[in-house]
Amino acid sequence: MVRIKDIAKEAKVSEGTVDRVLHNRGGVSKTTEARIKKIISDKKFSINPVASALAMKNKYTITVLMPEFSEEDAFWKSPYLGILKATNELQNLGVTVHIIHFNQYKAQSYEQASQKVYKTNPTAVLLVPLFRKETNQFVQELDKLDIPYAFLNVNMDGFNNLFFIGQDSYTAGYLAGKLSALSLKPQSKILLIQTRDNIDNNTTISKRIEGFTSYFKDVYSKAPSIILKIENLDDKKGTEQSIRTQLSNTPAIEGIFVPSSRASAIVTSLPKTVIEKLSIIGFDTTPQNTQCLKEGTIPFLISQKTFDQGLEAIRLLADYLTAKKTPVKKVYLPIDILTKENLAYNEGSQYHFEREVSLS
Amino acid sequence: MVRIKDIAKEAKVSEGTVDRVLHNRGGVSKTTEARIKKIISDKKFSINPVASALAMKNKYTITVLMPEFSEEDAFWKSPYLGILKATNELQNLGVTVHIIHFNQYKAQSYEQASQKVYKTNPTAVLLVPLFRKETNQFVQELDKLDIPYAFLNVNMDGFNNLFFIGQDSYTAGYLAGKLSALSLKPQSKILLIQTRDNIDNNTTISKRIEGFTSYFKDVYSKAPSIILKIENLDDKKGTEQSIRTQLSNTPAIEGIFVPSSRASAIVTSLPKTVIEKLSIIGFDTTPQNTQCLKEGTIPFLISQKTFDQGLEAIRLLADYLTAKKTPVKKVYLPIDILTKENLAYNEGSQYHFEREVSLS
DNA sequence: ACATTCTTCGTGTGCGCACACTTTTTATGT
DNA sequence: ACATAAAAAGTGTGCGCACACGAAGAATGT
Repeated sequence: MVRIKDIAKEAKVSEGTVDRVLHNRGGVSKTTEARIKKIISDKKFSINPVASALAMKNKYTITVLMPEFSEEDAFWKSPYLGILKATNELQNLGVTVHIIHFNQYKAQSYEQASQKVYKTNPTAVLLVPLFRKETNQFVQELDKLDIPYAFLNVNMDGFNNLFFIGQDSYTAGYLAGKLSALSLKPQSKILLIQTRDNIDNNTTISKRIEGFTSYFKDVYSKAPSIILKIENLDDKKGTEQSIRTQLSNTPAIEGIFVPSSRASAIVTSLPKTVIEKLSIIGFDTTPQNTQCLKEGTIPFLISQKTFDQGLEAIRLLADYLTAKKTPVKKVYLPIDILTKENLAYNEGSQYHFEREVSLS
Repeated sequence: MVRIKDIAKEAKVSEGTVDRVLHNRGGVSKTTEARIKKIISDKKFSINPVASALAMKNKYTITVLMPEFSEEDAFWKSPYLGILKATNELQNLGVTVHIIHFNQYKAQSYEQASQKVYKTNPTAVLLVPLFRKETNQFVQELDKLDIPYAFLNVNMDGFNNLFFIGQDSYTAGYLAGKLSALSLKPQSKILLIQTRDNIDNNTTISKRIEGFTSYFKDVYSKAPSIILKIENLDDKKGTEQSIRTQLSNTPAIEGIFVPSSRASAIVTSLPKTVIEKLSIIGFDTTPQNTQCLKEGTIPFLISQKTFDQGLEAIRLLADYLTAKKTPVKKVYLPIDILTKENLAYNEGSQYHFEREVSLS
């Protein structure tokens, strides 16, 4: 192990001088700086993050800007837990994490929350960029202040973000197409459920749809699906009505594709006798969805591994801050296929962590 | 943050005394020990692993006993890389990792390697217990020396191991049954390939077979499969011969289940025209298997996530040693379903790590 | 009564680094 | 030539913990 002391002795300077070049503090003549830098790279020295963390005591602050969650709308709970786990791991390494929530349906809430970020004096920011215009503004300020930032779960191109971590939605949709086709006859039709908020601003969902239809184009050279627009999935009566109409219009429909995380809403809107004849494919392991998986009303779910998204995002940012490790630009986590059988094992790490924190 | 100093002040003793009870060094009267312990749990104090690591400088040594690997037989490369990644993470935390390889087909090699373990003076041991008798002997000595140990990938009951990390083979087999059934007609038959070394000592494979047949019993109330014993899968001519005979004897066979990691050997033994009509399900992402997945000759593979097994195993052991966090007895990693579409993303973390280490 | 051993506890140093403070060296102005 | 400022480099302290060492008191033996 090479220490600062060793570098200093070799360069015939004091440890303080080596420290100055390591942190670009200035006040070192060009000649000695060059000499020290050469020795550092020759000896492959790198700062011992453990000793560094001990000496600095909370130098780094990561602030997270993400949607809030509730019992009924629990999608963002899972990344939150992942972030919490990473926070626990890193608290001794001098990394503090602040979390600021916003209402995912209101751009104004997002904007207000983003203003609170500054008050935490962040060294780096992790955010879910749900609104383009507001993100643009926020991120410009971050760029100006030289605060690095990364995108979680939702990607948005054209920014100077350190990385994006999430899923390749197109491929996930493509895979959903394959899974649908698997349990259906070639001539079957599939109903694609679109809700209002899918249509414009949510790129994740539109890319899933794109991938889904591409699969059928690639394999069967045809569009497989009939698109049904449903305004409000929480209105069970209306939902049932719409779907029943569609089913009687087109008897060839044997499957339903739900590109959002609300597949369970379809299941609970329809009577069992109808559901039994349909193969429903959806996304994400919300409690309601996993319940359907267990009951057998949904054969497959595709998971985004949002717990790991949160966990890894913070780990990567911390690595970047403490050890100057630059991550890859796009971190795509596995596209998990969940069934009744493998469900229990897929959420293992989140489950264990939840137990752990609830005990204390 | 609570420090030893704070505990000491509260208990009106010196830091040294607190240190003694923290490490069970003895030499503390029962009354003060109880008092200190109470304060520790009241204030929820736990040792700062960062400061601890700095002060101790390589106190912990984890020795790994695992099979060697080669280009052709690369199964154990992936857990090896996972272990390496964990080693990199932990080197500054005072944890050193030694790896000792053995020939997985020779009990004697295993025994010899296990003897070498002692020379590394391990604080904890991670091993792949492939041979029962030899494991029994080895582990008895570890128990005597009070060295904790954990099992990787292969489980063996009846021992005092800290934990087992791997896959629930029964459920993985069960899921394989479901996936097979999915692409087959109900009346189809499936060929189950058994090789010699599957038969007796390999519990992983026999449990997979058990789960597989259970699925068909549960759903169709019948045994689905015809068992074919093949001595040597590397003998392509012989393999082809055996399978062809079986196929003409039982034309209803439309699928092949390979409970080992050698599914690709079946694919390469048979001509394309034969393969096309068969649905082959296998395990593990060896380079040969993933190649078949990409080509489309195998529709599904079930992954054990061996990279994560190695990575998590070392992390858990290190957590146990440095922070006294006792892990759960059985750590089951996700049972991943791999297809052509999601393959690329499933091996992401291993891929990135491999690139990283090859650059330096 | 005193020496000896054992039990119980306090003290001091260093791990590698960050950073404030101080000192020495060099450049600049008159 | 000298004073002064600016640049360059050295010194010291503390982060929280582990562990060796030593000190004080109690128990035991002669």
